[in-house]
Amino acid sequence: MASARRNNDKKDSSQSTRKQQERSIRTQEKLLEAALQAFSENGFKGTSTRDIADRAGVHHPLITYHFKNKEELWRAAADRVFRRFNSELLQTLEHNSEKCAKTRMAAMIRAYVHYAAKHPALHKVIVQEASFSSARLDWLTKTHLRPLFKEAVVYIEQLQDLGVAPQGDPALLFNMIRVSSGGLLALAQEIKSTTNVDLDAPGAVDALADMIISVFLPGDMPENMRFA
Amino acid sequence: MASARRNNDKKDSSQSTRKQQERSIRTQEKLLEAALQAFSENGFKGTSTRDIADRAGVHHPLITYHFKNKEELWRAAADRVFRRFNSELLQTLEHNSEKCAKTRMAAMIRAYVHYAAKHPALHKVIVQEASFSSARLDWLTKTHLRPLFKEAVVYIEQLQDLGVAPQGDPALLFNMIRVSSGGLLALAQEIKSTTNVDLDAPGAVDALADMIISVFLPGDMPENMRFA
DNA sequence: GTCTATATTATGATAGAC
DNA sequence: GTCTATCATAATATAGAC
Repeated sequence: MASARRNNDKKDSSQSTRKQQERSIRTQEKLLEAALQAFSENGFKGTSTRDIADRAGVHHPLITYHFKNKEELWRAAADRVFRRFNSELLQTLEHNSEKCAKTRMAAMIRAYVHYAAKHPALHKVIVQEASFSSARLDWLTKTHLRPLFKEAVVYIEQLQDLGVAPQGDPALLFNMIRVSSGGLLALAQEIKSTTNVDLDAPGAVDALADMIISVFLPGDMPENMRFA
Repeated sequence: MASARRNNDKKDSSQSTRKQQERSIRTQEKLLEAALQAFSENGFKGTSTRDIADRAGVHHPLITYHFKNKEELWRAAADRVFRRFNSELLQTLEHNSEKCAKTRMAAMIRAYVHYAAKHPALHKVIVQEASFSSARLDWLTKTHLRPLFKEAVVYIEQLQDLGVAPQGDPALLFNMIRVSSGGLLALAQEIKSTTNVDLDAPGAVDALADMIISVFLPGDMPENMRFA
């Protein structure tokens, strides 16, 4: 019986190899998903690798096998969300390349709010790491945050020049928009029980996006530039 | 020599008792301060009682002695900041009772921003607990957050009726103001390294307060109500 | 009121069987 | 690629000396 598998060695081994690779990838996916969730809830120190393994439904030594250690797992999990978030934003930018500056920024805010609603961990992992200097925060800042924010601030500046966004330090304004989106959605559960605002309700996320847009982009575009 | 202290038993014992009480209180203060700091940085699970004791410069069994356990220490530490914050807000409210609604709200925002700048833990402990339901979050919500927020939303609503604040769900608007203040200041370190906004610089906190006021309270009070 | 010593459990990481 | 067993360390909490 065992020899039956041995007989067709080559074919069988390549098949089982592929199956193993598929399983390996799925295990990694499950671990990354569970890790992001756990780290966002309890921070790096507060999260045990056993907890992550339990959430993923795998045995904890597999973390060492697939990711070497806790630190590398954190990095891989963070990298994954921020990459996906980035490509989502880029897509939105491309889809709105023909639109006017205000419409384009409004679309970006909408995309951000929707992503943050679906993945509150995006903001939470930052908060978890932002209280003290660490190699993790440095990496996150350099790899994902700074490039993204730098670009965003340029857009804000343009909108201020056009009279669409309120005056003042554009970087400060950007951060206000950012925390009003991601920071607020990270508190969804608390907000529901303190102020009865249910951000899980249908349309609630859009209402938040509308509000952010009306507050932070109150002005109209100059007439000659309303080309969309 | 030892008998010299014994001779004046009553007086000596009452003196040393008071001294001991004073020391006890100072120990508790140090522990509460250290606990708030540690919990805000690493969350409840991520904080060890040894870490707290080390920060406070006391031996860790003293936590059990003074606060029974980690959970009670958390509660005492959280209760302390939120009580102080509350009385600070009440004071601001009293000092501005004669002013018009917009001026009063502006003063409240300024007070909040300054408090959050000095005590970023105020917002951080909420974020740390808000990701999952816990007895701690329930207690925090019921004891401090809900009463405070409920009152705040009423003020916002009035300002919306007066045309000073933007339209939309007042509770949502309140939460936007809240995260733009406390949530943004909790990220001060990250913001400094991502967007070069140094909120520790002199005047920076006032600039933030001004910006929040101009964005969230853009309208003027009706002429007949500008009594201040 | 404070300290040392310790019981008990949880954690990160690894070794080695399968 | 996965599992069990295990080691060293660190955690919460307590007991008992001072």
